[in-house]
Amino acid sequence: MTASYRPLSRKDIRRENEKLILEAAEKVFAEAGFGGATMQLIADMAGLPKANLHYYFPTKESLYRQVVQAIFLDWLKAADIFDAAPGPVEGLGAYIDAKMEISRRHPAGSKVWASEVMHRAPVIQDYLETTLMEWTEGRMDVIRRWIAEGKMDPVDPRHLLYMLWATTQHYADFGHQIETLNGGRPMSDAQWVAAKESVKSIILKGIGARPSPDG
Amino acid sequence: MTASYRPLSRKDIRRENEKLILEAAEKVFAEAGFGGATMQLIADMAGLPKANLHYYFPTKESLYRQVVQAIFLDWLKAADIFDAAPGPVEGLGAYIDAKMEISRRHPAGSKVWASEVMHRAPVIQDYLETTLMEWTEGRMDVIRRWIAEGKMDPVDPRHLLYMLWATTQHYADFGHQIETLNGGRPMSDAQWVAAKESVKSIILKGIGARPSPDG
DNA sequence: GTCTATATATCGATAGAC
DNA sequence: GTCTATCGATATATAGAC
Repeated sequence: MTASYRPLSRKDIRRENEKLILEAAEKVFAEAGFGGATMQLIADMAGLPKANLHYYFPTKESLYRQVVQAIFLDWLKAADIFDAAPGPVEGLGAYIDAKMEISRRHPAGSKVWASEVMHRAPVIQDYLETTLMEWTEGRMDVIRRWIAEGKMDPVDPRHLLYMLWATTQHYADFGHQIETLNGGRPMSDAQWVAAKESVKSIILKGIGARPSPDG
Repeated sequence: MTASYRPLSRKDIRRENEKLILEAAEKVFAEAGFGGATMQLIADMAGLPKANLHYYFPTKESLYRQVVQAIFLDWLKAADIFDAAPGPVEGLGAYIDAKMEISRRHPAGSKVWASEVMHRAPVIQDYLETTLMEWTEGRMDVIRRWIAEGKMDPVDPRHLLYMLWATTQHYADFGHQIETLNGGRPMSDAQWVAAKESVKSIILKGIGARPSPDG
């Protein structure tokens, strides 16, 4: 493999350092909360002097805001699968799988979001009122359509969505409790498979989801 | 009504002030997290000078620990209903009702617990490893017995418990998000009834719970 | 048991040399 | 773009008069 040794441009340096800082910040904010996190700890974890953080992100809050925004966008993307599906078995099943996988691979992000919402969303309230509201209304329409088409029981679509969010995110947000109850060991691959199957099985049966005719 | 005007003893004063402080602390810790909470804010909310907090609770952490302990004991008590029930319809139904009612009446406590667990339980890890572990094992045994008796499908009892916790506590921990998606209005009485019914209906049907013969 | 004043530590943020 | 030194604000915690 031949690599080009073009020196890093200012833009490259900026992008790389911002990435380092954002990754470290997500972990620290998840572990300690906004108030408990310190710029010093984030700097240490990113391997940079504290002053450099303020060079790239003017304030602690602006850094935090970018962390939360990134998480929110990831979640919205993971839900595209919802609309294209022919029915609840495929749509909700794939959505549960996708959200469980985020909880497994990206637990810190889920925790930062949970903490932000628990504290009454001081930084991203505007996202709740606009993007999340519109997304939720759209997905409730999809569920209502499935109900009208006889593909599932007439459940309240709002509380079904809450149950999906709660159940899948629980494996990230309460991962430490789950690990403790698992004898102090992280969930194994097989246990994650069992968790996904349990969640999908109970919820899909609970809403009377019927497989699509051409499934 | 005749009241006895015995002057308050030192013990009475202590009990009353500790109660004032603990109630204020629970709210402040829930709203701001441990790191974001300040002794000054707790003192203001309790109507006492800040120095008095340190008279009753030597450190911020000792005050926080008592808040978390109180919540944990409340939750354990709310689950007594589990064992006496003849089957999952009565037992899990009543447990869901009880936990939803706690989420409604006592949301701050649920948030403090969630925050503590999300931050890897720095203060109450011993409770997770002893009391919660034993409680969980006992309740899984109950569920296994119901399965053996043919009263419900052979679901994984551990993931069923996680689903119960996640779904019910979501209405407290993410109450702000739910309120925002409800047009900025808190859930009405009727909406709480609908939420409880949705959760019970989906989960009980999802695990194939069959009513007891003499129910 | 109460309260004002203050000690001590630490945080976010910045100045300024390199 | 980097880094040391430091400012100013604010936090926990305590001392000591009442």
